[in-house]
Amino acid sequence: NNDSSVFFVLSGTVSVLNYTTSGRAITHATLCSGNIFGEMAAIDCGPRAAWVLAVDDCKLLKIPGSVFINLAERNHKFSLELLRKLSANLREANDRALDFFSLDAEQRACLELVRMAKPDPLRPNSYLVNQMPTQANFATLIGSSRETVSRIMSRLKNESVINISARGLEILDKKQLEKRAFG
Amino acid sequence: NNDSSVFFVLSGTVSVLNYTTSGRAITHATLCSGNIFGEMAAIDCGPRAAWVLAVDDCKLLKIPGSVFINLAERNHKFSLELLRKLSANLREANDRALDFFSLDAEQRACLELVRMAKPDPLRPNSYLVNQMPTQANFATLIGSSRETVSRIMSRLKNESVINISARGLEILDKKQLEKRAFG
DNA sequence: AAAACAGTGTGACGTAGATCACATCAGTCT
DNA sequence: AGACTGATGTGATCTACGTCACACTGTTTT
Repeated sequence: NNDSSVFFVLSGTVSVLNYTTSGRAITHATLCSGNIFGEMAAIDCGPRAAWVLAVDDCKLLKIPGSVFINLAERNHKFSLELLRKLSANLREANDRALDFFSLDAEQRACLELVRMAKPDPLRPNSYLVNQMPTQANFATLIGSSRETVSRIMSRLKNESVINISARGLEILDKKQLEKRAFG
Repeated sequence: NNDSSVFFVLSGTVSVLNYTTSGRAITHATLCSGNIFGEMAAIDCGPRAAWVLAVDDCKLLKIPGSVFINLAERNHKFSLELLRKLSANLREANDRALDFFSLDAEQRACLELVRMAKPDPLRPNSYLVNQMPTQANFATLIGSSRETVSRIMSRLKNESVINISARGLEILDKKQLEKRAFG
């Protein structure tokens, strides 16, 4: 744990999360291939502040912290890129913190769905979440409980905002979803 | 607002905060002299994500974003220092997010008090918060309401954990305060 | 096919804490 | 002194949501 390696996700997906004292999980980020994690510990030599779980089969590249820092010191482009990345992460973290205060569970759920939505390759003007996590995992994304997520999804289904099919979660009414996410 | 200047706090103190749609404020950070803000927008050219309020009389140095970025590109030490700062901010933001989930209002209040506490220059082994904000402002720090803060403070006073005097907020029993902040 | 298990739906219940609505105090302005 | 303002203390309500409990489904294991 005194190791300050940085990891590069070559393939697969990992989740960065924490556990509360009562055992509930809070997911900070989900990283797919091309992203890195562990850079904070390398930069400030601080302790590891989160857990990282492999969501599926992953290939990771482990880079010693010192090598990483050297790279940042030598290479302007690299360090600037790194700054941009950290900056983006920080922005996101602050946004999330704000969301937790201003929005209720349904609003956060709708917001998260909107974020996860990708245009449907088959049907134009339609969106879907092809890799919808389980409700329990979704709950950790929005800081809620499995049961609450279940109730919200039921409601959204009843009111024809979303639909669950073999293809994943289809978003029938994106406008409505966005409307529910905010005031 | 399309201006990407970075500001350096020369003297005084500013608060970085956001408002929820319902009008409540959430304070992200309190910056005293020596700190900077606005660097995120300069780095990623993104929009300003927070408001900054002067807590008291301040002197600020305004640095054009381009100058700031140039400095980061040229100067290794500077960019590394910047990385460290962003990294620390990110760490803090994540910690805060986690606190909001795992801890209740009293725990967050106690934690915040412990963070604000400084050793009492007069009495050894004693701590105090010499510039205690109003309860309303304190509430925005811990993401709670003024009334709840009032009730918590009353309780802490009754149970001789803290004491309010002309010198500020005295922490009578730091151990107890820390104990209340966690499990 | 039985059993075991993971994911989900839904009722019942308890509670932290936001909100509303006052009362009580300093200060300070005229 | 009276009036006004800003900071507090404290009761009474109301509600979102976490938790417990259990039923139901589909899938994998033996």
